Amino acid sequence: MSRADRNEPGPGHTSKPHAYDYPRPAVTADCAVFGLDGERLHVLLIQRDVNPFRGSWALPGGFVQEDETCEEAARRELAEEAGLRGVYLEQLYTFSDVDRDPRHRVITVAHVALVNLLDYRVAAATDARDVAWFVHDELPELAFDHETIVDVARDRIRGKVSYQPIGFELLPKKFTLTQLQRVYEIVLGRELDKRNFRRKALGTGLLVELDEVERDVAHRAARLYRFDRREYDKLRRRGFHFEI
Amino acid sequence: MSRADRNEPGPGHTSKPHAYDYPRPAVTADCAVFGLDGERLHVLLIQRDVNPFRGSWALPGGFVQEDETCEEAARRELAEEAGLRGVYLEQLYTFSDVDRDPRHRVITVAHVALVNLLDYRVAAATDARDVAWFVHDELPELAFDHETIVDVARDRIRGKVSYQPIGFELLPKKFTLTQLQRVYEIVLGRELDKRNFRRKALGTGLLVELDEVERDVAHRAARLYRFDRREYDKLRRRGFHFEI
DNA sequence: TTGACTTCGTGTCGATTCGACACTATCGTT
DNA sequence: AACGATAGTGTCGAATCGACACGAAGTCAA
Repeated sequence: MSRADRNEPGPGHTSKPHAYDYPRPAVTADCAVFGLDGERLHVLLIQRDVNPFRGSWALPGGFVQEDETCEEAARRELAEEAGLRGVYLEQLYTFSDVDRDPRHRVITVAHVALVNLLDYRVAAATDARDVAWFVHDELPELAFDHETIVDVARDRIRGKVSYQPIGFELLPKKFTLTQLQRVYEIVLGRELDKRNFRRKALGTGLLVELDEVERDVAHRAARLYRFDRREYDKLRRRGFHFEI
Repeated sequence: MSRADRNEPGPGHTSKPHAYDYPRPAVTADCAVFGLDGERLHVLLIQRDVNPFRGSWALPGGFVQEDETCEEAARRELAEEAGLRGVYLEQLYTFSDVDRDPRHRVITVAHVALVNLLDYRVAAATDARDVAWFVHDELPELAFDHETIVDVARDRIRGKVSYQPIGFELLPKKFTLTQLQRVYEIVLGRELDKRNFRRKALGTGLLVELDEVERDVAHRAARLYRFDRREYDKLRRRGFHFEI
């Protein structure tokens, strides 16, 4: 099959009567949103109220409109469906198996988002009753190929957390070193040594020690820190290699 | 603006009266193909023979058909347009800026491919006269946002080469350690120490020493090695961390 | 055949980073 | 005042790191 057979609108593509000689699949933007409550990773799911897979749980997402990029679509859907705004979000992978939607061709540009559940649990729950956080390793059956998407997203986060400071996205702005260590332990799936972790974390120079300690704990209160995003951006521009 | 207000494929789409309530953009699969001739990184470009950007150089690629995934489309286009088959190829990123195509909405799923130029230089040159390898840092003006795609692809390769064995894809099956070192130097953009590099490369256990030396060189011939893909796959499944 | 030329192939050492490991300090509670 | 819980802190041996130079092997030309 030659190029001319299947491609290109061609030079004659001028007048209104549109003779599309190329396929135009539907394109959606889906989000695997991970949230941490301090102990377990959760995934945000939405119960579908339309076919196909009506009643099934699925990742939030929807069609990419003509006037928005895929990322904008992903953010819009997160806001509309779950009330999430301003979260960390990156493109993950584009899934295009021919039969991933049983009815017609739908290509999805999947994204990963990270939020700290303590901030967002309420907002998401009140916005719509068919939205819920599920513990990451106890998900129900998901619509479409969304289980695959969650798996790929989980792998991405796990692989990235050690060399890019995305762990902070799962925490409140102010956090203790122990909380930060828990994030790494949960994402990496193994325990870390407390002293070694602190040595490395503080060694990055990206943590700002605050004049503040945690409140309302029934034991010695831990010092609070924040992530120095400005410093990180500066270092990154100079080809800096983050590592925990 | 509600979702229903913003949809519709556009005017005049008459055949098969379908009431699409979502946009259907065109989706293409493009490839940034990097080739190494032993000294410099090259990028495969194709001169466009249709509008828009007729006459400009662009990345090989084309529309994703109804019966193929994006990766299949990318491989098909590489075969059709450049005669490249069986190369290393991975999905890179999906570019969806609203105006990236001046005429209508086109979303492209960009891929990166790696080949060894000594094998492929001839095939690509004979297949079509509007195909050419350009030295990576001396590219002409490119159509669409393809310059951005090349930049992102280059960053991906550079970031990935140190912790995944993709450098081998730029070499012939049998190669010398000096050739391998050159690959890393070229991709990373800095010189490496010969003895340290050999220590690390052999230390991975992924290089098989062959009973063979290079031919037709005007000096002492170097030993040939091959990459042990089987061993790598085995180790990777056990959560192995490659590093050079 | 000899000498010049080019690239191959090899080891050490000091500095740094690594993981493993345990106890005292602090604060709230009862 | 005693208890319970977590915070916070340093060392040491092992492994890994980067820096560094020269004899061996082979080709080529005179």
